[in-house]
Amino acid sequence: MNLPPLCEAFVLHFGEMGSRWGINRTVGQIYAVLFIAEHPLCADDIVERLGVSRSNVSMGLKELQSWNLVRHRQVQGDRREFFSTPDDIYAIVRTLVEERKKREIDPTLSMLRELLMQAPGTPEERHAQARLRDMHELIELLTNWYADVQKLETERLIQLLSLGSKVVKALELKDRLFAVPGGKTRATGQNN
Amino acid sequence: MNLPPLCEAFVLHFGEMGSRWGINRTVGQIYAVLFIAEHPLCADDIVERLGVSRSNVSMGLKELQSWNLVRHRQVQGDRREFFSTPDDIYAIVRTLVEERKKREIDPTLSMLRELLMQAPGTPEERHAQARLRDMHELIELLTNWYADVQKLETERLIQLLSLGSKVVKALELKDRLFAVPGGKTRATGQNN
DNA sequence: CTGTAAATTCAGAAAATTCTGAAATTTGAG
DNA sequence: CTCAAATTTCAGAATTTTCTGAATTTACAG
Repeated sequence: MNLPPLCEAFVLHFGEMGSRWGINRTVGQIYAVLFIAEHPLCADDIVERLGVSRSNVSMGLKELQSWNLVRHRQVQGDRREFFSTPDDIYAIVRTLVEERKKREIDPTLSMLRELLMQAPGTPEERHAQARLRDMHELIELLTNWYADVQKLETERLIQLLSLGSKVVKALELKDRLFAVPGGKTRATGQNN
Repeated sequence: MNLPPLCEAFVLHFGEMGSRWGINRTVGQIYAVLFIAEHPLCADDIVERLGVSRSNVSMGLKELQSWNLVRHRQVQGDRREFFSTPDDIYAIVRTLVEERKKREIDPTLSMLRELLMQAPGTPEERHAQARLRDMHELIELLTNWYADVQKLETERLIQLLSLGSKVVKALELKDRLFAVPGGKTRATGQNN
């Protein structure tokens, strides 16, 4: 690996983590190299830095592009393609979540819905469906939360996340202020 | 695989998803079988249902136990061990997040902090550090949010998630109500 | 203690994934 | 069109991961 020590340490760790998340180590390393690069890199730059074969880099980049995680650009008067990652790390995370949702969460929700439609033939299946219903409900809660929160501009999103659970107190306060005598107001999805 | 069709479909899908998340397919299937089971199962029950070797099940259960994802129990007058998953799916997700954080996020944060302490030797390293700083900041934001929100009781957590981005509006309202003439109040971590 | 059922370990087999080099294809300048 | 640089493809090699059966260990009833 032909990188300054600091970069190498990051690239190695990132590759390792990638492989724990179902991403091939080399693909993770390619991403890491692009992420910390000062300028867009061409495939041969990556070959040089990681010391893997050209074809491996080609396949890795193809994979990363299919995830929308890297962009390629033509440089005027140069036939090569140059690759880079977005500067905005929030944009990167949004893409990552979006793609994983599309590939993993959505098919899982379909599967769960389909199995929940079936008439259970045995008590065993009936019980399994009850568990699947719990799982479906939880995944829906989380994906709906994400779908909603994902619409916020980054600055707002940061504000919201920074608050953490403090919003609960803020909402309690708000509820108290707007409490209608004779009618309970609760912090639910029905609220404004 | 010796399971009713509905259960088999779920177990297969779950194993498949597991393998996309860095979990061995069979371990995912073992978990799925336990998750939908009506009663705790012993290792041989799992062997029978999945049609894999006894030793494979033994290793898979060990793995799941190291993740705190299954519990085992002795049945009076029976030498075998019986395994199950918690009934509360929220508890399951909390464990899952906790364990992944411990194994993946925490080491990544350490790595980032360590590399950010180093004096950059080249402009290339200096730029890499800037990127690492962004990544560190984002991961801290997310983990702090989780650390905070994770303390809430499940019911409160559900309320919070159900609200989604609506809290932002609620907070704007609150801010407006408490706006001190002559001083701007913003919805940041400094609040409340 | 003895015998037996259950659980674990682990070396090697089997399977799956990743990687490479050679060949084929694409691209664009001249 | 021609040529050469860049890129992609893909069959098989290399590597890694997963799985199994046999041997070992553990646990406990009698």
